[in-house]
Amino acid sequence: MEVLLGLLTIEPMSGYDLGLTIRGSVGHFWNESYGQIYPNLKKMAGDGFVTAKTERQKGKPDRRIYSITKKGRERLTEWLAVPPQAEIPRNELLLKLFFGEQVPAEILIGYVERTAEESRTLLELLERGVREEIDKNRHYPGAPYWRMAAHFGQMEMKAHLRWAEKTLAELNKIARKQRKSSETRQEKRHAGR
Amino acid sequence: MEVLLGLLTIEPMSGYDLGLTIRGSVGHFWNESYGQIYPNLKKMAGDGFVTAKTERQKGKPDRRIYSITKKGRERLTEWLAVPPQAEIPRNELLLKLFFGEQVPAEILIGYVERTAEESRTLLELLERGVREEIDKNRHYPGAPYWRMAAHFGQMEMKAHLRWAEKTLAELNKIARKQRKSSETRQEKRHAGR
DNA sequence: GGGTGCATGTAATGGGTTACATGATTCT
DNA sequence: AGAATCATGTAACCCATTACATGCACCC
Repeated sequence: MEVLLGLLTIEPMSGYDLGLTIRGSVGHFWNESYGQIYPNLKKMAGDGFVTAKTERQKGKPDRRIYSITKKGRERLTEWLAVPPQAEIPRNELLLKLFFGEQVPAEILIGYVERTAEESRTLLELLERGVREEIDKNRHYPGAPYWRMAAHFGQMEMKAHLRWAEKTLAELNKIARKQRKSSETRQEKRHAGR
Repeated sequence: MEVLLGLLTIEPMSGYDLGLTIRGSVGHFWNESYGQIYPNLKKMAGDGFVTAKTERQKGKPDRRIYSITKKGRERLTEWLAVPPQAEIPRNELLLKLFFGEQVPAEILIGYVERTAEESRTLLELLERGVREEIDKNRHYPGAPYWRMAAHFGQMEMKAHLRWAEKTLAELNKIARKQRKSSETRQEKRHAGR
């Protein structure tokens, strides 16, 4: 809803462009699907927060270009003045790790390694993004804020990586123990025959 | 859904207890409301994942105590074997910061300070929790995994705190600039009279 | 007397994703 | 020939929170 207004302050865009822009900018901490974008744009046009004009293209389908209105800007600043409420995040990795006792440690090791890799790629992407994307329009007054948001992601990813390292060490210790105890079980079975 | 199964492996509980236990353990990374818990328990009883027996109490309402079945345990380990998929988190603070240009920096400073405070209290809570709650049942085989999950939260909160410090410094710089430019605007207005 | 805790449950409501439909062009 | 990109939109569906209903007991 308000993401759309916010992005339209940068420049008028179509719903399709908004989807792409979201993925390429705020996508790391805020996502909207097209099933959300198009109906919301329509609704906001009805409320007078945005205006739309259709642009013909050859070969390609028509585009509906949306622009934010004065009323829309007011709506945006109103929303910005409301203190953000901390959302309850849902972390499936942590939940599965929490019940990890029920499952061989090797499985958990795979999970942690995978998320570490994801953190690493996202970290690189953010670092590159800050340099390229944001430095490109360094003149834009919003750039410092973009950097702050990106910086948040960088610090978080670094924390995840450090955690993953520590956790992998612990999990490997457990996995070694599990292998050993399964070996002795096998020996006992051998001896029992 | 599966949180309930997981917690029921520790001990049989009522829906009400499950709600309390969730808040006190996995609540930092996974929440379920009662509007979710009660219907799910009923559904899982129908699927044979749990069994229920009613316990009378004097003065207080009856309790329905749920126990996990063998089928339920199988279901849980199956679920644990499915790699967790990274969810798209929604961070309202970052979104508002991203569009921060539209609003005086003082407002953003308040937001960041508030979240820093929240991080600090959660960090303390986690550190205490690890010492007390988890050390209390140190004998329980799940304890190491609980510690890993809690550790994740600790490292993340520390990262948030470091980020908040840096960001507050930057925001204060911007706020000072804004105050200065509003002063000069006032002076000009004076001079113009 | 009124608030709080215990305890279970349902219904309304809202938010969001996924899937589908359409149709031309361009790339492989 | 078939897949992918551009572009908009709707409908079905799922999941989750909130609000409401009930009722006893205990504490201030």
